[in-house]
Amino acid sequence: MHDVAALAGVALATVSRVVNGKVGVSPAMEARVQAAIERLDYRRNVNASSLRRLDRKTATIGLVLEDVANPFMSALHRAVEDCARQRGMLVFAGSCDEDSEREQELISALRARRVDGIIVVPAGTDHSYLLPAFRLGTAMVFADRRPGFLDADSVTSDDIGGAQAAVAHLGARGHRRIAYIGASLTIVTARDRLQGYTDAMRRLVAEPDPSHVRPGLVTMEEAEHVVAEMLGSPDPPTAILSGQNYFTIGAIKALRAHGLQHGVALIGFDDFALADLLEPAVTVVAHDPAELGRTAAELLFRRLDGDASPSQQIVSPFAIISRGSGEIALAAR
Amino acid sequence: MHDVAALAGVALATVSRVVNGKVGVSPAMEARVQAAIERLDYRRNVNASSLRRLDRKTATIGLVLEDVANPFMSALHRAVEDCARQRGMLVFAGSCDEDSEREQELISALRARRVDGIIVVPAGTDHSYLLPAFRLGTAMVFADRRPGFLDADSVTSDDIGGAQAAVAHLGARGHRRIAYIGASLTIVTARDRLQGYTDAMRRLVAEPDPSHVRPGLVTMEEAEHVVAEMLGSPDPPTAILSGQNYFTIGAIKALRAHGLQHGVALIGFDDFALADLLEPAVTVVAHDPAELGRTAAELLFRRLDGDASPSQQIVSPFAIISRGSGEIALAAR
DNA sequence: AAACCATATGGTAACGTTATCTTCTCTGTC
DNA sequence: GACAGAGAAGATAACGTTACCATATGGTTT
Repeated sequence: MHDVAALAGVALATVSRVVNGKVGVSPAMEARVQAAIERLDYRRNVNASSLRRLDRKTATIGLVLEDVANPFMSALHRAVEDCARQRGMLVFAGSCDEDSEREQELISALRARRVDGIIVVPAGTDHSYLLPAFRLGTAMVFADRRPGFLDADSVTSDDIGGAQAAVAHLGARGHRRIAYIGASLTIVTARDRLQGYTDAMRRLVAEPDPSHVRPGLVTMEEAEHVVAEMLGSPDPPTAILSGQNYFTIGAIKALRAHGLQHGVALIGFDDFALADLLEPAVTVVAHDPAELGRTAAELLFRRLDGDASPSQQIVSPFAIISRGSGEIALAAR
Repeated sequence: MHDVAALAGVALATVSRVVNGKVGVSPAMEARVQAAIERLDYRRNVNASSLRRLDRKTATIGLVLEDVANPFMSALHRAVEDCARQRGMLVFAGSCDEDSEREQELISALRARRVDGIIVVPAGTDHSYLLPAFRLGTAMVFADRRPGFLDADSVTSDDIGGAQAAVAHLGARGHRRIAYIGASLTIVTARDRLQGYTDAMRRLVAEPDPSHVRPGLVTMEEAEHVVAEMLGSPDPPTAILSGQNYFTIGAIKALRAHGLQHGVALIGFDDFALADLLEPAVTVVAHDPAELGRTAAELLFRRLDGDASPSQQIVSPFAIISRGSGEIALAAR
């Protein structure tokens, strides 16, 4: 900036005015400064600028995901990016792999860079550690999963309702022995899905067989192994509800290995690419990650614009997409 | 920091020393300052710090992708993130959707935030506009695609070799009428793949039928439509080489619509999830996006550590993963 | 012609840090 | 007991900006 001012023969303040498009600069002067800016390939230092500016905004937001490479998360990421772009903001992205310590590290690193706001798909269950950050004015929105022990904005999916609907869907096709496989119960979505499953089973179907209820899974391979085990047991399930996209794939592999992909019904949580091209095509309880991301971003930006109303908990609806695997009826004996 | 100093009853400089783990602070003093830091939930402002520090590093890198939600790109993203994390760096991610103007905007925004380095999957063909940035010392590494008109580090895949090998693979199974579908030739990878295809066709198979060579595609739907058109023509191809993962899916849909998924051979560029679960399973020319990302990040960090040796062009090898669709032999007439 | 105003530009302090210089307080040595 | 030297802490300028105040210029009003 100093060099630009020298080259144009003006004061620093004038360059600043031109850079920020302020009124009260004569056209001749503006042209002169612009020429110098272009000649030197000058670009204002946003960090220094935000340091000095009264609003202290960095035009930067942070996004904490479970894994940037998970398709559900990256679709959410893209939606957030598009909203951010409209406002000229850049997005920091990070993965925490269901590790709450990593979640804290990431949020800490984002705060150290003075991001204007943070959208987080939380890994941990206790977010009271964010209370000071909140009071210091960092805007924060929780996406896909509610925060724990913290009153904050959130945009989540109706997981309980989705699981209930899936069980009802299977029950209506005659299934009584419906299994559930899902992630660790430290994840609130997994807890909700299990709860919806259990509720609906008791209400509409039958008390679930404990050996058919397997939360706490982590990898696709684990899911495959667990389903294989169930299928090999004396009283195998006739239908499976999978609580996560990767586990759905694992279940499909196990079913195929047993030649049962057309014999056992399957509904998976979260849609995934090519679900419609598999044989049978996979029925899913779908949540729209892009909508989740967009809504979270809009909520965040409203806060950045000064909205200080009470925290909002938005729950977006689910849809069961019937493709075949979930419509396999119980075989008559 | 001012508040911390006041609470601990010390000078700013001492707080700075503690925050930066500098030697020459008595243990008692350090404990006192740490206590104040924790009580106030103080976090040093990395932006202000980098402004003042002599190295002027922000511990931040930028990553410009085609689309953060494309699985190939997000796998690369994750690998970059993991490398960055080891060094305590945060990653800005952005999508440019094959739009070179957006590429320039993104890089400009990253530079304005004084990122230490940028990894870019370029959309444009002319990168001479980056020359000033280069001279001003922004480290930059091109990933997946070479830069145009700029001497810079790059980590790319052997696209020509991959396409040649794929054609040879199909030719060895008797195919003579092999089609190619791919992206716009403004993308260097698409250009290379087409060149490899053309070379190998002429050398090993036969002069390609012009109506079977269709670069310039953008969407999956377009690919599906183009393949459907070819299959309905009087002289349809007996094998297809697809230059991109989305186009491969489009081709599969068209083949299925014609009931030809077991009659026409198909090899796709870039591996994708569930390729092994489709029927037939899909043979691909695979490049490892994670390795691409890791190598690019390592190269970038070496530059940040002061390596000023001539620019490197790393080409990573490909692998043909035979799964079935590429091994369909020409039917005897 | 004096007074006033609006508009354009310049000068400077401050944002939250760190590098560097300075000051102070102990040691230990002869 | 005087003095050097090491070690710990404080004081302060500067990083690249912008907010704010001061000043200059030219034109209008009375």
